[in-house]
This record gives sequence, C-alpha cells and structure tokens, in this order.
Amino acid sequence: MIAKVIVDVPSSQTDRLFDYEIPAEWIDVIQVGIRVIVPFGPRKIQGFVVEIVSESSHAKIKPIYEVLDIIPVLTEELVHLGDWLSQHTLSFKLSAYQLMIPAALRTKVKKKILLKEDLSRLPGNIQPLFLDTKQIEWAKVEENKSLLKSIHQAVKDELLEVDYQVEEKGKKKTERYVRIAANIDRLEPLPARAVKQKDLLTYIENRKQPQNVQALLQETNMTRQVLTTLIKKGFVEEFEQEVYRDPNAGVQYERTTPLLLTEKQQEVIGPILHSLEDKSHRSFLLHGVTGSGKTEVYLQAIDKALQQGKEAIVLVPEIALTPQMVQRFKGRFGSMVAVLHSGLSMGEKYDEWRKILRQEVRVVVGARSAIFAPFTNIGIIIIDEEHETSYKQEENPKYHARDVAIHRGEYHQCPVILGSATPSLESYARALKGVYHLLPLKERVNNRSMPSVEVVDMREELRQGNRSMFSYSLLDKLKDRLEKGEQSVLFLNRRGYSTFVMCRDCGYVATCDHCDISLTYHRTHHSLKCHYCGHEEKMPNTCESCGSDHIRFFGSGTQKVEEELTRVLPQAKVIRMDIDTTRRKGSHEKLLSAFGRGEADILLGTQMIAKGLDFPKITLVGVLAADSMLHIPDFRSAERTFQLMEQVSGRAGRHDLEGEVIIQSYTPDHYSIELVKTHDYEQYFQMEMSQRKVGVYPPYVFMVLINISHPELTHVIHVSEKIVTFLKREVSNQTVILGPVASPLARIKDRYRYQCMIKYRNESGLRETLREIQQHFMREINQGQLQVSIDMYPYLFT
DNA sequence: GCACCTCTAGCA
DNA sequence: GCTAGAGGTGCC
Repeated sequence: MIAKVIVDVPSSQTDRLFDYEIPAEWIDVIQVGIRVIVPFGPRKIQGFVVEIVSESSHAKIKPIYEVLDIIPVLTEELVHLGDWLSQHTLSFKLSAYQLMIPAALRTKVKKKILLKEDLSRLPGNIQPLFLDTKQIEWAKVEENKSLLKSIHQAVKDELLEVDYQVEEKGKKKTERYVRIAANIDRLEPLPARAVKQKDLLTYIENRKQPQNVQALLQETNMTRQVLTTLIKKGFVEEFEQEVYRDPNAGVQYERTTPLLLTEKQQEVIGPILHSLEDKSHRSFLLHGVTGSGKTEVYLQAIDKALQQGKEAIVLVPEIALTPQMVQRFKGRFGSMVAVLHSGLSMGEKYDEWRKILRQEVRVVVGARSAIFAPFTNIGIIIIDEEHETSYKQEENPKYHARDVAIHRGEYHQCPVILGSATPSLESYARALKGVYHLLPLKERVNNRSMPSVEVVDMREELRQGNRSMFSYSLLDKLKDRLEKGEQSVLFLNRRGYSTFVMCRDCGYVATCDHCDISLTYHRTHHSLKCHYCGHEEKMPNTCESCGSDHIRFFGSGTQKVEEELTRVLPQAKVIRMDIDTTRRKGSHEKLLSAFGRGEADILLGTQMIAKGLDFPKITLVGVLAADSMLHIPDFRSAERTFQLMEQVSGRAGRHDLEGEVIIQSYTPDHYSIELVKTHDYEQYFQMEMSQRKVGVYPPYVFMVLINISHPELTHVIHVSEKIVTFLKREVSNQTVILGPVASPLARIKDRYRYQCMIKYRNESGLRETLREIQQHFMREINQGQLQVSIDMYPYLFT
C-alpha cells in the first residue's frame, strides 16, 4: 500500500503529494490524517498522510520511517478541508494542516550525531566531544569549520552516524498516582505497630480508584515516607497517569437551566430547530440588537443538537472570550465544553484540543481557529459577533472563519448561525438576497429600551473654551453617577490615537528608522517604541531636528485619560483596562470582576471592554473620541465606527436601570455616528451600501489585495508594475486593477511596501492567474528578499 | 528547508 | 589539479 504524504517543508516546490510505501506491519496503523516521519532526500522529516492508495506512478518509493500518532490528528473531513482551504487562500497545503493542529504537536526535527564505533578510532580533534556521551547535537559543532570537516569524514568512514530525532514541542502532563498492588493478598500482613502504614493502606483500599499522590498525602495528612514504605513493601504501586491541565481548576460553574424564550426568541429559533430536524445545511443571519438574548437562542439550539447526539462549535471573538461568556456555556453544558483561546498556555490548548479529538467533549467554545475542531458529527456551528474582524486571519493561510464555517456546515449538513447586532455589510446584503436566512430579533428581553444616545460636538466644546478631553455634558453625567453610586464605562479607541512625540517648536515627530511610522511613547520605560518592528530607543531630551528642549509626547492614551480623570474627579475610583494592565494572565478577569463587585466607579478601557460586559449598575457609557478611526484610509472605516459605537452603547442599561450614552465626536454629522442615536441599523445599512456602490467596494465587488515588499524601492516598483501589467492582460475588462501604489505603511522593518488591488465580480480564472504570479516570482521569493503576499479576502490595507 | 550537485574563481 | 564558495535543484 502507498501513503500520499504532505511533507513538512513550507515551499512551493514541495507543496504537493509525495508517495511512500507503507511497511506491512503498519498496514492497520497508518490511516489518513496521521502524522508520520518519512525519509526526504538524505534527512528525515515529518509529514501528514492525506491519502492511501494501492499503487504509485512513481518508480522509486521509500518506506515510511515512523508513525507519530495512534488517533489521526486530522479527520478525513479536515484533510479535505485543508485541501480546499489551501486552494481558496492560495497557501501551502502544509500551512493549512498546521493550522488545524495545536502548536504543541508541531514537531521540530533535531539533527544529532551518534557515535557508532569505539571512541579511540575517531580522529583526535573530535574525540573530546564524545568523552561522556554517545550522541551530540549538530548545532554544537555547526560553527566550527574544521570540526565539521572531520565529522563529515568520520560519517563517511562509518565511525559516526547522522540521526534525525523528532521532538514534539508539547508534552502530555502526567501526575503520580498510587493504587493497591495486584498481588496484595499474597503478602504478609503489616505488623501491628505500623499504625500509620495500615491507616494509609486502608484509606487507599476504601477509595477503590487510583489516588493522586499529592492529593492523597494532603487529605490524609501523612508524610511521603509512609507511602514510600508501602510502595517498597509492595502493598501499593506507584505509576504516572496523564492528566489534563485545567486552566479553570477549582472554578465552580453554577448550573443553569434553559430560560423560557420570549415570543420573539421563539420565532427566530424555529427555523434553526427546523434545519436541525431536517439535517439540512442552511446559513442563518441572526440580527439581534444588544441585549436581545441571542446567547439563550444559541444555548437552546445547541441543546437540541446535543440531544440528537451531535456536536457544536461556537466561535466568539478573542476579546469577547471572557469568563462571563465561558461561564454561560459551562453553566449549561458542564464538562461537555472545551474552551480554546489565546489566553491558554500551549499545554492547556493541547489538552483542550485532545478532549475534542478523543470525543470527551461535545461543545467547543473558542476563537477563530476553533472552527477546525476535530469533531466528526457536527450538528450546529455558531459564529457570534459575525462582523468582527478577528475572524479573519492576517497571516497565511489568510482565511475567514465564516467561509470555513459554511464549508463545514455544508459537509455536515447542519445549520450555521451568524449572529450580530450590527452585521457586516457583506452578510446583511447576502441575507437580503436570500443567500442567508435572515432572523431579526429587534427587541431587548423584558422590553427594556435601548439606551439614549447623545452625540457631543467637540468642535463646539472647543469654541466654548473646553480644552479638556471630557465634554461638559460627559463630566456632568459622570459626577451624577458618582453621586448615585452607579457605574460608568469610558471607552477610548486607541487606533490612530497612540502617544507620539512631537517638538513644540518645529513640529518634528519622532519616527522609526526602519518603518515609516511615528514612535509611541512608553511611560513604563520612559522610552520610544515602534509598534511594527519593536525598535526601542530612549526618550530624547532635545529635538533631533532643531535642538529645542520643548519636546513632548502627545496623544491620548488610556494612561493620560486616567491622569486627567483623577484630576477632575479625584473622588472617583477608576479601573483602567488596556494592553498594559491586562498583560498578565488572568488580570483581565480580575479587573472585570473587581468592577463587577462595585470596587470602582469608572471602568476606562480600549476595544477590549466593548464586548461582553454585562453589569447591572452600568448606566453611563462615554466614548471619548468616536471618530478616531473614521479617517483611517479603509473603505470599512465607517462600518467599523458604527459597529463599535453600537457595541459600546450596548453596555449601558442592560438591567433594571436605564442606560445613557455620550459620544464625543469632531464629525457628529457623519451617518456612522449620527445613526447610533436612533440605533437604526437598516438606515445605516442603506447609507453605507450607497457609499460602497459609488466607490465600487464590497459587497458590490470582490476584492483581492496583493502586497509586494523588498528592501530596495526601485525593485518593489519594478515587480509591482510587472504584476499589474500581467494582471491587466489576463483578466476580463469588467475587472478593475488598481495600483501599483505605495502601501499606507510604505516601509516596515526596512522593507519598502507596494500594493495593488483587484476588484471583480466574475473572474473564474483568477485563482489560476494569481497562482501564476506566485510561480513566476517563486525563485526570487525563495532565495531573496522579495515578498509577494496575496489576500483573497482583505480586511487590512496597511 | 536542506543536502547534495555543479560550476567557477583562485592558487600552486 | 585541487579546493572553497556560490548558485541551482530535487526531495517520493
């Protein structure tokens, strides 16, 4: 039998199947989706078995060298999905498969040198290396040219051997356990005076199950010595048992039961349940305003799928994967839930993933990559906050989780639910066209009203002499909440609002030497840092350009807001949440729960507080600079502004108290800000669609973004122009090719960046054409400095 | 991605 | 004639 293998070499020349013979003894072991070690040229590397056939068209075939898995890490479905994904995103098949397995399983092959003959037969200069070991790492001798030469010769003389050893990054965690020995009856009973040993033995015997050593000693208050003696005498056996790392160890989840659905909720869950009963694939767009009870609809739909003996995948944006959200799923489905997000360590992720693979759980709640959960019988897929950009991966393979979800939904013939209060234009347009089934949920549960929104014109404030970052109205309301003992949330959108350093005399702005971007001031180190390449330098005392010492940092980071807040409202207790205060693991939860317990009056934060926050005492939400991202050169900037404003205002008044929202803006008349006042998504949608139509943007067209970068500007331009010329010749005249132009970020890490864009409606051969471009520059990309990146579904245009 | 191959410059 | 280094290519 022949196994077709994708080898672990990320290059376009190896992005195809290689045939290997399956040794007779492994015929039953080697299956599709398993990882193997195969000889590849003179070395041995890892590979994924993606197909098993009886014959090969290739003349000389080597046998598989080693098997790495017992249970395939990829299901047959995932193997096909990976193939589809690589075609879809123009990436390597290998990268697609790597995406589907946890990082802990990614292996590194280490090159080692083994001593084969007697030490004395080796040349003198390499003998010292093997004095007390039979193998050394290649890396140890790589630097030393003369050693290397002798080693090569010794390998030829068969004194030494080169070996490739596979090292898995992640380890299964084990703990020590003890159990009663099998032959205990045949042992002489313990002497009467061995009281402690007897007690401990009885304790273990009564427990029936193997006991965790650490827990056992703690529970019985015995010393390790007593146990060791028992082991020595043969009464109990000690052994290692694999355990799961539990990031939520000790956390108790309060069990919840299904709530009675409102009439509106019943209306939307109907078609979903129907699709479940039919076992047919349909995509639903659940358009539910904030606080309309979408999650309860999800929970009950999942419950139905579980009753049918099926599994469920729930995707949540990374920053919304808060303990509050996890709580709701664990509370309903208990230990049937696995959670996957970036906050877990590599080992924890590996453990959660293994629970899925071994079918020990049936629900997975996770961020983007959880869409590849290795379930085999999926009954429902849910993408919450479907408009979120975090569902798009910006590295290769540049995929969108929504597309993968629908693809898997078709395969499993199960419903896919896209839920959002502010659907993406693409999805809403598809729903109106009938591609998705639209499920509107327009009322908040218990008929709570949407919060009232006031938009404050900050230009007007300035005219009235208010130079602070808080408008009079916002300050008044903050004071009011403080008096009433209610809570407020202040939201600052950091994008385009970082703290840059400028000279007040000549206007010089400190920029990175390697990137075309201004440096950001970091207070903790009193330094300037580049967000793109990590370059860090000391905060200057004088201006580099004019020598003036009037050099200051500008901009409104959360730290600055906090400072001003304590100045104008000294009595207020403030919790600040941003990248700096939440860097440590678990600090995110700590801060949130402190706020939930009422330990602070004001929660000040960035993007990360826009979601999932649900506390009864929040009655005021303030947005400090609504338009900070409206002017980013991206056709979706208005869409993002509206979505964010709606999202943020949804944090207020979710319970008995009425909510109020203050939005501060320099462009209060812009529709994306103005329409938040009435929470009118439909009108916003119409406005935005007409803008897209005029600008010829999605959803009216599809887009492709090609990014070209190289250390030499002239070369980037040359390649870019070549690509554009080629494209213009290949595509139909309906298709628009824009560019080449310099990217908004024209230089990063000393590489110049150009881009060109394709806008098309119908271009069946486009993928082929783009593949040809990749092929054409393959050589230069492989060996040189050139990078050509193609994004079939661009979300970032930097 | 890496090891091996071929080609060529540099030197005796 | 030999060797070190660069560039090219096949890997099943």
